[in-house]
Amino acid sequence: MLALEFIRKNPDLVRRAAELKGEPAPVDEILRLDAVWREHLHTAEKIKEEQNKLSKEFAKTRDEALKERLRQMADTAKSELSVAGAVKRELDDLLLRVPNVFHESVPVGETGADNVVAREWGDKPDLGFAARTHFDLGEALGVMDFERAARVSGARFAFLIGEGARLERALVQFMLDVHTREHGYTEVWPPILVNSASMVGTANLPKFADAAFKVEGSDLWLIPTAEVPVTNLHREEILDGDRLPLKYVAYAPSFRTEAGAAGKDTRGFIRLHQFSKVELVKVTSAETSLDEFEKLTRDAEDILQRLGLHYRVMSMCTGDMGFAQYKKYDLEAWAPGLDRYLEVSSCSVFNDFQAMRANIRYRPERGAPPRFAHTINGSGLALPRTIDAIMETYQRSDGMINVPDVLRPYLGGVELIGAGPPPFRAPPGGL
RNA sequence: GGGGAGGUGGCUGAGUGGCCGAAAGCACCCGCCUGCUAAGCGGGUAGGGGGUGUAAAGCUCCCUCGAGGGUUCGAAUCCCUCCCUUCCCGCCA
Repeated sequence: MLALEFIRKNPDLVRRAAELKGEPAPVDEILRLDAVWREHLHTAEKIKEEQNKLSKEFAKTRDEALKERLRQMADTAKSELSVAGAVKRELDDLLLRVPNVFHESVPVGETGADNVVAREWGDKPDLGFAARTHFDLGEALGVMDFERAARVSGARFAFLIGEGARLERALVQFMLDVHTREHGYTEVWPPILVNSASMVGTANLPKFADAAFKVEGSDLWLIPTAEVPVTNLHREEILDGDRLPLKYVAYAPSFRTEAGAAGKDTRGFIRLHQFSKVELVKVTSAETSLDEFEKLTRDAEDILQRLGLHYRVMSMCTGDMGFAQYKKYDLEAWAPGLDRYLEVSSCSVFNDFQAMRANIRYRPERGAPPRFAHTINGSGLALPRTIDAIMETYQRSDGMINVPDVLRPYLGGVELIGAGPPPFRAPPGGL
């Protein structure tokens, strides 16, 4: 969230940022409630001040007339405070609905078409034959199964089978190893269910409740990303400044309702209700956050480079970057079969927007007052689309798939997917 | 799920109605002392918010002892609800 004081002092800036992000921002209502809240609070505090003084006097004198007056003062103070509290709750709720401002380097624009290519790596591969899609290849090889997944769970679910499942596991191990051993991240295995306060902390609530799955009958949500539990790891804490930046990497499944995405990317292993992701999270200071953000993005890119996948880095425009982000890059890997780029990572810096919600602070030095931390996160990487890009990039004309060199040790030396016997036969007559 | 104990500052922990935003210890900071180090001596160190300052500082007030209510002139302390931790029993991968 933005600080109330910041909105008081920069209402026009906040309004303009929201407008460029295409988000509503109840700035006027906030300023109005702020004035009302402070008025009642001030009244209540003045009464309390007097009451506290007289109450001490009463302790000595035991004057019954004074007691009666104090009783009335307590009543008045309580009712004023209760009005102030109600207004403040309304105010706080509105504050949670004001979008973050953005960095000056963010391109101004409305849709994905206005995003800017920041850089590219590698080239589109020349396969020498007509590229097939990952779902075509995957089903033919028996390593992906969408029909059975639909029967077991529904649309937007998938089975990975045999070498497909093993490829996913290998990728997770590979990514975790690179990030922990070479990029200096600490591995975290987080809870997959989190409470509402945590969802508010990362700004998934209150605005985006319909994007996540809620557990019936309890205050728990299936995480839409490991960003939620890992960022909230330090909720309500004051960290030592000299411990920053904290760098975490977490593998976890992510769950999304994909509400509003009906009909989009319905085909293939692309937009699922459940998917795996290796997530990078940093908690750092204001001075270092933009630099750490760039480094985190490079850490995610490093995985794509080692896998030998052509990709580009998109600098997201104001209208496409999201409610909470201060700046955001998407990493898009090339998928030759689909003949388009797939978003395999989204890297964002939030400044203190999340930290204020989650109350994550740090002390710059001993004795100094605490300051809100800055949070950063990015996928490093999301599994399904990385698998898609690998399958489509490394496919052979016979429909089998070469395993990228760096993954071979993680697949027990397997160099070619599809060379062995298929995992199982389709039942007679199909499904 | 049932029963017991408990949640106090960066940490340990005392505090059962006003002298308590809080003893003591640890840690840390400043100063003194001191060949060096250690020890010793003195002082300091919670968070949030309002008002007043152009701002910083300062001054001042209010709130906060897990959270929310209640009793009371007055609550860390008494009562209720909830959350969490821990122990015993039950169940269980």
